[in-house]
Amino acid sequence: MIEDRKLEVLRAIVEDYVSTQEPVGSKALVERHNLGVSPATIRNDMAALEDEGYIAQPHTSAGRIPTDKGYRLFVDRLSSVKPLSAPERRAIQTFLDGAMDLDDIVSRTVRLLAQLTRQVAVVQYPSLSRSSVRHVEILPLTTTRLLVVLITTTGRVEQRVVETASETPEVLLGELRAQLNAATVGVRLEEAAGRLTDLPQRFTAEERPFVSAVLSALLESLVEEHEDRVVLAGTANLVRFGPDFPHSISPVLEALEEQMVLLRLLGEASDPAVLTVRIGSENAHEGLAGTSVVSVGYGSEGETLAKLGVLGPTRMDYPGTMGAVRAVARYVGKIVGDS
Amino acid sequence: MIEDRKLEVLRAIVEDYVSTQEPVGSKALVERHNLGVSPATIRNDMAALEDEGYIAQPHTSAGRIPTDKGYRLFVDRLSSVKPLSAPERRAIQTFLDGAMDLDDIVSRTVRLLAQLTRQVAVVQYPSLSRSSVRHVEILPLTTTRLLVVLITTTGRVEQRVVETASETPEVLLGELRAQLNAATVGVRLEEAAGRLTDLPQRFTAEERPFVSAVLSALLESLVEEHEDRVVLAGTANLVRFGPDFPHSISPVLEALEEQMVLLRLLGEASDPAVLTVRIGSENAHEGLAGTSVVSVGYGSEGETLAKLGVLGPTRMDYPGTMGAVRAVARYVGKIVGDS
DNA sequence: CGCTGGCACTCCTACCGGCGGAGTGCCAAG
DNA sequence: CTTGGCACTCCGCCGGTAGGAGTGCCAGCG
Repeated sequence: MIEDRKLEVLRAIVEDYVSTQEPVGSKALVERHNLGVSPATIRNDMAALEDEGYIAQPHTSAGRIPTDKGYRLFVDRLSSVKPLSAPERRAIQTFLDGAMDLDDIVSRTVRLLAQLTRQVAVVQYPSLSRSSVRHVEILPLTTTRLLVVLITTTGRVEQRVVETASETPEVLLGELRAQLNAATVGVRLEEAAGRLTDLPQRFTAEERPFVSAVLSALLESLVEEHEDRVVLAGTANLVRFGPDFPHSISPVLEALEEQMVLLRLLGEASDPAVLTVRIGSENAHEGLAGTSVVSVGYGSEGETLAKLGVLGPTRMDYPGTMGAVRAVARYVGKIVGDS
Repeated sequence: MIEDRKLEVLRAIVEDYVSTQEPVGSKALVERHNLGVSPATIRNDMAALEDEGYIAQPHTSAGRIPTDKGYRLFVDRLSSVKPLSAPERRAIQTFLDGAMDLDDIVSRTVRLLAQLTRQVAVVQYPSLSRSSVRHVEILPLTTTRLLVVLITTTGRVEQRVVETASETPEVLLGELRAQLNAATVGVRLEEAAGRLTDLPQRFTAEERPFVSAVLSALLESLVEEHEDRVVLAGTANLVRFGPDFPHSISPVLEALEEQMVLLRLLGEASDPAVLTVRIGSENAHEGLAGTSVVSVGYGSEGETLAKLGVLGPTRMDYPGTMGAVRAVARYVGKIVGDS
């Protein structure tokens, strides 16, 4: 079937281009892959592929390079996720075991991922939603400033500073602390907010302002799982993105400094449980035109706690990168689930 | 005096090289600066400066560029810190005011500094030593895992996870919590450790393991002011460090990902209160050979809480950068002091 | 003794033209 | 539909050249 061969040609082009970083021509193709046909035939197929927008040539009479559309077809239909090698698996294990602290887990993960893929790794802190409230603390910082601290069963600590109009009476503080803990301790974060709705009614009118100020801070802490922290590593790998340098690296660095951009990069996927690949212009962020993002959610027992991923040039090794991302996500999910 | 003029020539070379990024020759020098002598005279001075190691030529019959030693002399004796312009001062003010959260202050500061200097900014979180203990909390996470939380008057929260051999009795936990708070609340962090030395003796022998485990975690939190967090911004500015690209940018990016390196970069100065400049090879970290660091401590009332600084190419605008760093440090010091 | 103009020399950079190679598109034949 | 052939295009490399910037040295002058 001619259609089949055309796809085969596309796959060959992607693979060769990824490994050589140079436009690939018809002759080189037939030599490196044993397609049973002549260069001329390949040329016809290539012309067709170009018409359909899967490949392009940088200039006339040069080899072809895949377009974003070409990569898309490649990852969708022409490639399978490459499982990691045994030594790689072992590396993951030894590198991630021995981390206890949540911070430690995340920081090890991101460095591991960067090292494994030799690209830029991004890891989002596990969402709070899965965990429940361990303790709520309220402390006066200054006369008109309170610190509200939320501690979760995963050992995570969220804090908020609250401004009050006047000094908060010590008694009220104690009472409020007791009430809050009584209402929320042991409750899942997503449900905890609901348990607090009737709280203001248990206080007098003049106490209400304090109560609601503290309450809103606490609710923020509870709800704000989406404004999660994100860490990254491997920015030094950016230099290998290509020889076309300031043109390409600077906007990427800028984008990487924006928490929001990073979060959207990870977050935009429809189903978090499945490995997503966003290729070049699909990222809809100028400056990230030449980069692809491979991301997936991680968590335990089918529930996604957060996401992690890798950012690299569109001309990346998709099967390998996808394999690494998936493997790391699974392993981290297990670890997070245990603790 | 010929010596005076030689220094003048060195200053001119540094200034011209910094602004043009190109080796500067004798003719261009006399044109741009009105030294009252001829190019030939300058050439003699330049030859002398080169013999003394202050300048060098990339290749024969090219202009001169300053050496690290030349920059050193320049910052020590030939330049004065340039005060910021009025609009710049205003920018600092409007940018930093309106930050309340400590996190917010730090993150705004680092971005501001990066923007102002157009280089890479590094800011260390304020040290804890100045503040005192507000509250200590101990919570069981799992049966054999405790979370120890230290909250300070500056609103900072430190946490540690403690493993215990067996389950901790609820009563002991309450007692320990009470004792810890009684002993430390209101005490400065640096003194708090001292108040805890006799604590284990107040418990029975079988309680001791729990007590000392918790205690050591708490002491870590108290003492570990040096392992402070560091944030940075402006890495995109790295691309302007020079056209000699992978050779120069990659090791710098790697260094910047190492917390330890960053901390040492800021920390190595002798007197934290005074503006320090470390030039090129003075940084004693290969990969940072072509970069200089301008850093200074910040804090309130003469006490240094932490440091901040800027990292840029050795060919940076030292007076301007020093001015910006100093101004930002002063302003942040004020803000941190207020809160 | 220091400054100056002149001069020869070096070395880098940019520019140009030619060449080879890789690759293409097209066509006619199998 | 495939294939070999062929002419054409275009890039990248090479070597040589011209120009320019800058230097070092020297002899003369105040």
